[in-house]
Amino acid sequence: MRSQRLRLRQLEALIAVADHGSITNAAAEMGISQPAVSRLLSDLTDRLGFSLFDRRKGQLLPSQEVRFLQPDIRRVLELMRQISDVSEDINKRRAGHIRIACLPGFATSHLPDVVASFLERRPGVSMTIEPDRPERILEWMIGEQYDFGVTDGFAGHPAIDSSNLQIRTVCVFPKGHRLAARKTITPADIGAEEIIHSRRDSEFFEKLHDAFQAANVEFNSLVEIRQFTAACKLVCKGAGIAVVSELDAVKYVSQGLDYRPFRPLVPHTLSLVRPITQQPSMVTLEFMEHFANSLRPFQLDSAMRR
Amino acid sequence: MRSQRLRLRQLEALIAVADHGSITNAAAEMGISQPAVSRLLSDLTDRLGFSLFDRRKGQLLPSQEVRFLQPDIRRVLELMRQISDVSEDINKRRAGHIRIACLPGFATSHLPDVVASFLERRPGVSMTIEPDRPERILEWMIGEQYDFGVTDGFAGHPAIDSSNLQIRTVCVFPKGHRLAARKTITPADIGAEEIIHSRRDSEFFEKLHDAFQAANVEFNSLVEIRQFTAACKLVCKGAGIAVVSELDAVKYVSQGLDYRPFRPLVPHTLSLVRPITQQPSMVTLEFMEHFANSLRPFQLDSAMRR
DNA sequence: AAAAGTTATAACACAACATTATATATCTAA
DNA sequence: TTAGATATATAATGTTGTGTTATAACTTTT
Repeated sequence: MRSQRLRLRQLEALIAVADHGSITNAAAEMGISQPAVSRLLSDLTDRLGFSLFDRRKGQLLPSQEVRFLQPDIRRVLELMRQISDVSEDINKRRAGHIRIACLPGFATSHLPDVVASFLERRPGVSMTIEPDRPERILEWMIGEQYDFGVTDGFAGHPAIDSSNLQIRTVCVFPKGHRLAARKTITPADIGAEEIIHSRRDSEFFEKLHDAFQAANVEFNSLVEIRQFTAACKLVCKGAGIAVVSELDAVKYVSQGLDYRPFRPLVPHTLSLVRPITQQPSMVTLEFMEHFANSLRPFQLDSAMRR
Repeated sequence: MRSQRLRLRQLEALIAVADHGSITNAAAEMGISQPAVSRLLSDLTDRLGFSLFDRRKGQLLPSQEVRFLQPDIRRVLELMRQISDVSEDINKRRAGHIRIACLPGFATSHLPDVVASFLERRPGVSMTIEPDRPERILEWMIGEQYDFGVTDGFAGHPAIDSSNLQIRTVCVFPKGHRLAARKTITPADIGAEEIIHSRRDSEFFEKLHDAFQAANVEFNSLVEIRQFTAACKLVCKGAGIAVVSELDAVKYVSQGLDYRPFRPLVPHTLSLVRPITQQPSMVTLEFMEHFANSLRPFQLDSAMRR
């Protein structure tokens, strides 16, 4: 006559009675009728095969056997509640995990601000941030090791969904430099300067170099370096000048950097990428939007709108 | 339209599908029909509010949200199984906890053997053994801090259920002692010896002393000590002789002790006690029986039967 | 012994969970 | 692309779990 499966409701009733000393109180606590609890307990007794409570002066005290099982039972009920709560948080986009791959420059400059403001209102959300070279970022997207990536000059790949953003670029120089007198800066203005620039095989360098050629100005290379942030640091120290994304430039104003728009327009192309096959979690989608918004003030087309 | 409570069956279905890649396989694994699983999942989706699986080339892969919840869900299912298993063990008297209070002498001599043989076939059973003075043992029984106690000369108490056992006593002496020549030993035989004995205020000492007086033999006291085991140790070293329970005497035969029955019969009264109000667990009852059986060969009346 | 309170049982309603039968969607391969 | 195979969803229906109210039986208190 023993019921087949151990049921959660039975365990809930058991704990309620153990905690409140009588079936009547437990029923009130659970918000159901007394006979309902009575039956749950008698079913559970049949199922477990030993008596659950000893009656002593009108109080129901858990038997030794129940006391032995109680910790595990409470853990189950607690976990069920937790699963329920967390799924609620997931719906409110307040819980989840996001795995982000990005260029090293981003990991130290723009991303931390965006991540911090995102996490601030989402206590249950955690992240993995992995900075690495662009080729590796693409591998990770293809392998679905990460949910979201930030890279530059992305050429396209069948397994990767991407959106490209054109970021405004500026010419950066130390504060008080003679270039500060100009409103915009052209190749002709900096022909005399020594330039810190990105890798020669990069898309951005090529476009920049073309602009100099078109203006018939010699490109005076001083340092070739991968990251815009590192270039800014060097410029701060007075090593030379550079043309970098405004995104990076603004972070160094407080460290003695100044900048002016560069003409002609030579935008820096940022690519937001994600695995195309995998459905992103809702919180990831929300983060991607949050991130894209954070870049909007620095986008080329936004300057035209405003 | 969302169902009220998070159901265990829904979580089982979720994990089964996650583990087997399709609803059909999961249903086979769970031993139910495919539409049943299909419905469990659609109910769960309504309940949780986010999609559970992404379909990719015919495989159902858990969504990011589900992956995030999976560890907790698995823990719940595992715990439920464990509760079921443990309750099964409890029924077979293979799981539980027994709290035992006993005299210090017992904790080091007889009890370990009994406990070891009891636990050997009951892998899930654990014990607490607390050796202390008789008065403290009684306090613990009254306060229901312990399930079972072994003491001596217990006078009775309304909150304590007890059974008294008469244990045979023997006269112990070092191997090769002149007393070894006798078949039984009387007060007259040991009037010349120095005696190691239990406390003067103990019931046993009183009975022993009476026997000497009745035989008109002087009681030649050397050492007064609480425990029979300690007395045996001293006798081994040749310090003197003693009259102790046969239970303790047998443990020291391998350490150079020899013994003969003592006449007149002066049994040592052992009391097995337990809290009267509290229903003992089934495994405790079984242990109490096991323990009582272990004493039977040393009981006075058993000698008469055989 | 009566009163008050607690628990068990009975009869019944509804939701959860299972079934089978069948329609629809998806994948694989010609 | 279609055809066939496979997987999933939906519908109709039965069984079991979970709740109800009414009431009997039992405990504890007075």
